[in-house]
Amino acid sequence: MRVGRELTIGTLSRRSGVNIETIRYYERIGLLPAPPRSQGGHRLYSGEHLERLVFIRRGRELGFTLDEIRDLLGLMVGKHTCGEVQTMALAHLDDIRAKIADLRRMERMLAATIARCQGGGRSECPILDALAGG
Amino acid sequence: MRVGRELTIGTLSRRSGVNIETIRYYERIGLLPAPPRSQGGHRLYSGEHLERLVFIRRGRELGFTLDEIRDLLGLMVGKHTCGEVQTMALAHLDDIRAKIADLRRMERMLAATIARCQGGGRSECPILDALAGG
DNA sequence: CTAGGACCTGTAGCGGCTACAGGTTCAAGG
DNA sequence: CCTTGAACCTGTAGCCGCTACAGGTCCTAG
Repeated sequence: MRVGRELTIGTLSRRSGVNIETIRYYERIGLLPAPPRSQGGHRLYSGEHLERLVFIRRGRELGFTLDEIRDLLGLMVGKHTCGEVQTMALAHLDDIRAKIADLRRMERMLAATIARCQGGGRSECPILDALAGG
Repeated sequence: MRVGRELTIGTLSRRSGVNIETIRYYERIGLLPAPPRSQGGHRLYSGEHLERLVFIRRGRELGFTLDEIRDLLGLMVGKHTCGEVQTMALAHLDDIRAKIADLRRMERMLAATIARCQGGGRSECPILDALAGG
């Protein structure tokens, strides 16, 4: 890895914060372009690969699926309409909010059930009862 | 399905609200005991199967994993300690709350990014910039 | 007796990785 | 120059919790 601007997969992994296996996986599914290779067959990445990979990682952190990220990357390359991007992002925001609502419902139900447990110290368990019974 | 108390898998599915394929999957992974069969090989379920399946479904609705549900079912059968059940439920509640916190973070970041988009109507897209750049 | 719905088994696929096994290459130290 | 051993390679299988087939058999109402 002497020098030049080329990065080995290990270096790319460290700089991008994306696991090596995951990088190869992204290549396999066509999300990250296959880089040139050394004579021995090792992958040699450029700064553009790094940028793209960071883009993917940030997208994942925001909860976009890989397919959505693929679309976003497509919009980056062509002349994007900002409106398209915004539409995708808003749809995704709705998804996230729906998931939050689901989890909050779970949280409420579970907390309520557990609370009943603390009230009475009897032998029957209200948590199991709630799951089994009514 | 003439009568008796035995349920075919279709009936069990309707009454439990669990998909037929999923019921067979639960049997395969040992979560729901294999029922007796008709002469022709069709599964014939009892009311206890139905109860157990409803228990599983409720557990899933509360976000427990199948392994956690397996444990809870184990606690139902033996002489359970209510404390054990409560401990599991509380741990699970923590998980749910952590997931909610994650999603809220995503929601905030995404909403903030989208908001910047609405402010300025220029050609560059702040959403893509945020993913790519800094 | 026939039609067609309900059931059967077995296998493969989803998303997004992760974890091997069993090999090759690279770069630094002696 | 040679050896070590870390880093890399390919390919495959596993994780979770289902879901969706394909290609059959069974059951029951008319």
